[in-house]
Amino acid sequence: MTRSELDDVDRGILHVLQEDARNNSAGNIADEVGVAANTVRNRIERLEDEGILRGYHPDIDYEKAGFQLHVNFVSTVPASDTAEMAEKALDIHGVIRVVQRLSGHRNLAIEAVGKERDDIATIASRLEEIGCNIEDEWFIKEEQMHPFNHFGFTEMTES
Amino acid sequence: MTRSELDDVDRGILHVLQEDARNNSAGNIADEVGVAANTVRNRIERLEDEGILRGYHPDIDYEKAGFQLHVNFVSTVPASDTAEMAEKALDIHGVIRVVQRLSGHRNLAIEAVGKERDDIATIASRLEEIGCNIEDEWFIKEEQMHPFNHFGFTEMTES
DNA sequence: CTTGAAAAAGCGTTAGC
DNA sequence: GCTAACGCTTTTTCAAG
Repeated sequence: MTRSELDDVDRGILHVLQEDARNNSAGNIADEVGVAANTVRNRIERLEDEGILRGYHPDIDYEKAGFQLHVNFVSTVPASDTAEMAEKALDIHGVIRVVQRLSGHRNLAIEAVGKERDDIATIASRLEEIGCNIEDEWFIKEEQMHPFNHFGFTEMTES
Repeated sequence: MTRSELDDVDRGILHVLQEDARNNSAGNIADEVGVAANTVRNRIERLEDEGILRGYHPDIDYEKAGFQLHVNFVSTVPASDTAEMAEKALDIHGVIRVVQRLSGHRNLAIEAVGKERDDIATIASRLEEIGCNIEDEWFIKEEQMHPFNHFGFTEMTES
């Protein structure tokens, strides 16, 4: 299911999708990349099958959406259980992202949002309940994703 | 441009979009939420204008896409410059996300991907060049976003 | 916010290169 | 594997209530 390398068409498709994954149809992407629309559809299907394209999500400004508190917990969990703990953490209401780290310690970062301090406290309690040993916690001011991407037609070693 | 509260329709729309922002048309969402398709389009337009919906991005498995190295840098920058530094960091090839923290120290987290160790070293150099004082660095094993969201019809205090 | 129509664009399947 | 053309479906747009 994995592939050796993406070609220019694949990278071009990913590039356009990263700019706007919702409003760029196969036809649009085809024009940008220089292939037929059907080719784009086939490639996207393949990229999805291969697991390279896992899904499409909106970028939400949680603060403007009413969740003024945006916090990140760093915890330590048994190294063999990071995947399982990540799943459990994601089930907690308010948790929006989990990052598993390649370290024995402080190996699970959990990002969550809430409307009041109580929400954050509740989330922290639930994390402890499922076995997350919270070691650090900080508030997030703002989070920015890359508007462009690294799948353009230039190589990694350039600019 | 900001609003007091989202209503059930807004939350329902955000909920459906979080599951799949690309393959859910206004019609689909309308069926799920129980309003007309045009209403969904109008609401989405409003949410975009208000800045709550900032964009739509694919969830890419960077490892499978050929970027085996996934790393997070934590750096300290002058508190007044976090926004500016965040922008500069995002311009660096390989950087995929920047998180500004609400703290005076270790206030900028930069996530990046690369194919080889040299890529990571290059990114680190560039970060230092623009004024990021790198204090910590770790490798990411896996990153999971929330497949569902917190805009369902239940309240934050429930479940 | 909804309805209802026309217009447009998307999609999937073919066949052919 | 890519392209092009077909017909079909869906979506969008724009009116009006």
